[in-house]
Amino acid sequence: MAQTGHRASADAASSAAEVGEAKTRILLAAERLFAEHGYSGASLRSIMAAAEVNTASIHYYFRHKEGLLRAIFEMRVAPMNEERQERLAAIEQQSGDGTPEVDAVLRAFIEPAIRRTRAQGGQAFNRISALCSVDPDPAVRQVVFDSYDTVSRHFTALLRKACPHLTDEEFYWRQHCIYGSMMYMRTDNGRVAYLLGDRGAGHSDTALQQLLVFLTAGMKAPGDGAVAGA
Amino acid sequence: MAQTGHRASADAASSAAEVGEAKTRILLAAERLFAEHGYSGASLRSIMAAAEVNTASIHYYFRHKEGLLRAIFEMRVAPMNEERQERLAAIEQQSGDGTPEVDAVLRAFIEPAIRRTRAQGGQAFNRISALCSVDPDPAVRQVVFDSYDTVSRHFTALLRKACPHLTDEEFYWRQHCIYGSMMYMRTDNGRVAYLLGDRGAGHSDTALQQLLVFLTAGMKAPGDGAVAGA
DNA sequence: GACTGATTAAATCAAGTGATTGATTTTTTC
DNA sequence: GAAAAAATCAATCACTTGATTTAATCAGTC
Repeated sequence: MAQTGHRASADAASSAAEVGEAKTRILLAAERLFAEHGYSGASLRSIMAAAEVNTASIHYYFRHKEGLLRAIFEMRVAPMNEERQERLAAIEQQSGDGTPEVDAVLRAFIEPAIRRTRAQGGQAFNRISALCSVDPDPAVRQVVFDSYDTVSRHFTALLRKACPHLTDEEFYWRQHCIYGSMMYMRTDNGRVAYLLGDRGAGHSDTALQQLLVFLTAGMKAPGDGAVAGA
Repeated sequence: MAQTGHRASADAASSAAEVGEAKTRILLAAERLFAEHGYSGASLRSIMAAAEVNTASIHYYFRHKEGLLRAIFEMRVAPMNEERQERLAAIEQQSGDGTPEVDAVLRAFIEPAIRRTRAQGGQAFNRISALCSVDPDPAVRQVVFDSYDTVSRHFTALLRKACPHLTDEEFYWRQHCIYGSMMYMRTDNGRVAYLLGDRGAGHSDTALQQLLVFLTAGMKAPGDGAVAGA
């Protein structure tokens, strides 16, 4: 009776049903393992084992491995995109034809992402997102791309309007810094922590706060004014 | 006669000898393929094929795949570390007990890396370094770590001295931004370029320049002063 | 109580992985 | 020019990968 394992109808199924059906179990297990070992590093077999389902189930529900990844992204990104869009739209409306505030735009884009770190599975997905955004496999990056593209363009456009002091080229490179900073913070495998000793432990609001301060200052820094046409 | 291929003693060997011996050929081919497909994404077979050597050669010269990666890092990082150390030491000596300039410290650390993008194979290695620094496999990250650790600690210590206005926690998180920005810029798979259209084409000094401006402003931004003990 | 469509199970495929072997060739050294 | 060392070769090992196939099971409905 105390045995877990096959014939999962009474015991295992009940505790599993709390989490969800097989499909949900797969999604959650995959999310955890992708976060831990990366997309290519986590095999379907390991995922199936963790989800306690048969090897064929994944192809039944998601067709292929990439479909599984896509499903994870859709599950997590959709609500975040909604929040981002709302906040960006609010800023847009508020600023009208004027130049919006840099830090407001940044916060509208970043906060919804970092905040979700605390949600159930949020930390795992944050890491997946970060890892996949620099994955060497174009197909993987495409998944990230498809998920974020629309809102990212909105964000970029608004941020551009908030930075009239920069040329396009300057703006371009500084955006690298934004994405890089976000990406690195979401990845976090403890390298910086090591270099500094264990003084930087309190992952929480401070991370978001410092990220925003840093990026705002970086974007607000005056440009050469002599680089390109503007 | 015009055939390339096996029995590589006359033709192929001569043109290969210009590049170097088999060992060097392997290193260069591996560097290119690691940069393109990542460490785990590039198989030894594909590397061997590109280097036109036998499958066993790699184990003969480098023992295992990780040994090959290590060799690449040693080949590229050693001279860069030397330059970084010299420049950091120069700043240290110059500033004495006072607080060094933030942008000088940053430049001493970053310029030697970015500059090498233009050198032979530099672009490839830059990408390898960036990818491996966030690789999910701890063994891969360890290679990066071992290569950069000593100098990174030196850099961190000096930068810390240049930022007395920050608490440890603030400094910690802002360092994330530095590494992230560098990492993302060195990775570059064209995501930002797409979002902005093709206006940001001129990869060159502007990248370094904007990176430095951005990071300097970010580090110099005042801290709360109310976060931790300082 | 059989039928139907959805789900799960077990077994297996073809391809690719890093690594190793033992023999052979090439180069060096005396 | 023989002995020793360095380098190269073809063949293969044991294993993992994503994907597929075929058969069994289950619910719900008429």
